[in-house]
Amino acid sequence: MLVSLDSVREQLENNGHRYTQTRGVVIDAIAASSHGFSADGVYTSLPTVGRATVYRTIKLLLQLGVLCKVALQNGSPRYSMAASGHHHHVICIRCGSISDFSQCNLDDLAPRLASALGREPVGHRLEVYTLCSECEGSPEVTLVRGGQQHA
Amino acid sequence: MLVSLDSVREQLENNGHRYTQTRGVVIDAIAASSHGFSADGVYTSLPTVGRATVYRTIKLLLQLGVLCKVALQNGSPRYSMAASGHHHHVICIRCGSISDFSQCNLDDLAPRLASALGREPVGHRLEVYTLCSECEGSPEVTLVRGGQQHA
DNA sequence: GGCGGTTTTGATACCAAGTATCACTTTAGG
DNA sequence: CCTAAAGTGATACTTGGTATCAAAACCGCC
Repeated sequence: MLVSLDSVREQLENNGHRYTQTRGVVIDAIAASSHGFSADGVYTSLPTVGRATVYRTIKLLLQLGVLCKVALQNGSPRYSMAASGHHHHVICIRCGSISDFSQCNLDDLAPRLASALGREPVGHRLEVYTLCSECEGSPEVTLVRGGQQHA
Repeated sequence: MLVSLDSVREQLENNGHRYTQTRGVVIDAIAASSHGFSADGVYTSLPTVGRATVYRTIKLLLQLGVLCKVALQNGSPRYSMAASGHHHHVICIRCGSISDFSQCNLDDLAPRLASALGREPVGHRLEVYTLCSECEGSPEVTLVRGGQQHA
């Protein structure tokens, strides 16, 4: 687990939210599959937590910048724990696992966009699709709907 | 109107599809708002055409490469006529109008991604959000749900 | 530990975007 | 003009997510 649960708690509490038992359960589940999960996957994996609460918690964590929302190649939404700072996502087209990249030579993307457009971009979205190393060799089509990867 | 309707017809017929009366109606509507429209907007503007047909036609045109599907900043989907060749989209955060860019200095994006990732990307998605020149001065918030821009 | 105000929760209903089904209509071509 | 194939429309369904609202949990205070 790459993300400190305590820091998530701090994020919540520093912004006037409570770290409730229910949120703890949701956040644990999220942290356990931090490299790409679906809201519905979290919901179905947590029979004690209501659907609305799962979606509300995810929305809250998005607003706090704890999570990123990304799109698989087919457009279906996934979430992942956010790296700090500006970054983008590489998404496996087979298993949906998400990794970040930021320290690559795309650092000057934003200014180049600005000069290409003649106006300041207020935001952008860049997602790269590839086959992850684990999926590269495997012949099976294992794209999941639930949001878990690789068992 | 920037897109030849005849070429759309050719695209369809060269791929074993018919250019029916109904498709003609849908394609006319699309061509008339080619810089960003929603499926539902097309549907509600065409009382003679069924919902399923509108979505099916859009899907077909996507498959043929006649249309692109893009996401507004809030994630809601929009379509636009596709420029030929590899390109990306600039989307106004207020009115949702979509323009293309390709001949900018991002041409080397793909190879740079490849070397940054250590593996070949099989695709990517880049969308840039900005305020279009028409929206820049206007104080009104006019973000539409229907998909039309600027009257 | 109990009280009370605020926040959170869960059930439910709803919305948006899109797909599946299937009987019916168009269409192309002989 | 007839027929098979393609396309259409109504409807129901699915996925992803939000609104509502009463009930429950939470937190500070006494």
